[in-house]
Amino acid sequence: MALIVYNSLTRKMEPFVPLVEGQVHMYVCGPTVQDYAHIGHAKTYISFDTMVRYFRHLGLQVRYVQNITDVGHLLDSGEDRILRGAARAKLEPMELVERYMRSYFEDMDALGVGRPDISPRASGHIPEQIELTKRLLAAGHAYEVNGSVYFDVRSWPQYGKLSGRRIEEQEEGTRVAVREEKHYPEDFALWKKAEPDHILRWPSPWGWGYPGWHVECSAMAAKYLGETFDIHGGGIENIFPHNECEIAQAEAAFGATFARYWLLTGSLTLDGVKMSKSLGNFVTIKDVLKQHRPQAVRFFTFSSHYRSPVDYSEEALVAAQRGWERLVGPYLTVRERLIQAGLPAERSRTIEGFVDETRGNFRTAMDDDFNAPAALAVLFDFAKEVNTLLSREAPVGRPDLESIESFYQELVGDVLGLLPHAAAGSADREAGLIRLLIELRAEARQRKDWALSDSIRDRLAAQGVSLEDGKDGTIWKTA
RNA sequence: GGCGACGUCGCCAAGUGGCAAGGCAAGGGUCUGCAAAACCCUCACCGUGGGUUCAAUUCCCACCGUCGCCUCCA
Repeated sequence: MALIVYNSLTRKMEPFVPLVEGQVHMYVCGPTVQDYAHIGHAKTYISFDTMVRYFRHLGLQVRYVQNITDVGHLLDSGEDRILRGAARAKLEPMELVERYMRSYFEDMDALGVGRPDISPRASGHIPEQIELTKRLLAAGHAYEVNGSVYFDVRSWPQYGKLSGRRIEEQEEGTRVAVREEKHYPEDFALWKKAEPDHILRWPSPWGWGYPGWHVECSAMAAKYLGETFDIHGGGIENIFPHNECEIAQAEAAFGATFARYWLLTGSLTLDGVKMSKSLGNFVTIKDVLKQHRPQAVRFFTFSSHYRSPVDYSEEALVAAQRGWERLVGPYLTVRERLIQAGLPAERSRTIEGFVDETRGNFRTAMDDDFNAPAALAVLFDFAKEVNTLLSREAPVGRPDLESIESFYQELVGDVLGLLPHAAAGSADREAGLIRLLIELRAEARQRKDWALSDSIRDRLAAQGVSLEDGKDGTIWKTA
């Protein structure tokens, strides 16, 4: 395994060596399902999806767990985000959660983000969270006050090891509003007592209440991946306090290393400012997909490294769309060529060699902390070579076309998820009809009936199908 | 105020101690009935000032600027 990753825990590039050879256990912080997912979520989850795809490409077995936060996420006012949303929409809290969770999966499906192997919900793991809290109490790392339980940060000297913060430094901070019942400002809630109007509540050894936000990740990761597992992912903005608290809880409770590698993605900004709930400046995935194809969003994500901050703009997405078209162009052409009969049957040594070389370069790029932009550059070089090859006089043989096609399917398709979805069912019929029109147009062109041939092309264009005439016939593409 | 990241062509962006990938845009050309696509050519000395070195965009220091976190957020 030549894969190197940047581990935020050690702040170094490190060879990635799974705990169990051949297996990757990976946990990524999922969304709080209280609103529609935005383009920042898209960046994060496309990035991790691509890591999973790449691991599988390398032949590793992956268990990918991503939680759904549907309880416990409080506003600074002390209000529960889910409850507030539900009250506003006049819905049951779980009705609200269900709505946005479905919407989230819809969006991810549309973006070609593979479903996690397990999508545990916080509300479905209350006993596990209570159990973890009990352990921490027993170990002396937590205390109970008035039916709430807090983690005792001062009992855990390693608190701050991920984010590089020393708790003493925070004391000068202007804003930490000391909650009366906490022993220390940095202590955080493991379990909160439910006030009378708080209807999301469960019974516990400390009375009716609900779990704090951070516990769910520690409890669920441990349950499905073990007390020690390989990768913990998430957005960099959650490094403190969320990720820091996760580590503290889990390691204090289990006495074992929590995640071994921390891979955190850079934030996405909109016009230079981070998109966030509180600022209300967010663009939803659904809105973006009304204007752009999902592959353009993925391409946009890959155009910078996953750890870099990225600024989103309409122009950037248009550029991504163009780039994507260029990248995928040769594949579409090759696919059309393969339909034709009478292709030469010879195999060319040089093409085989070039395909293998490119695959190697692609892996070198991805092995370097999933350097997708560098991987794209490799693929662009390949695309250019293929284009040159296809525009030569001598027709390319079937075996060569097939190896180009499968190269694309393997890397551009399976790993990066950038190929158009395969035609199936009624799409086959549509393709047949378009080819029929192309044939009729070819006959018109033979007769130099430019009026008819241009009319066919224009009217297809109006339907979102563009035609490109080449040496060996006409290629069609959909918008 | 504290912690962290970053500043590379008009825009996006990779990268290395030894003369800087790729994409978008732009200009010129080839091909084409036209168009589109494709192909060829052109297009940067890497924020500023010091230092280390035979040699720095790449290492160190300072400064300027941008962004993230420290409060909910992927």
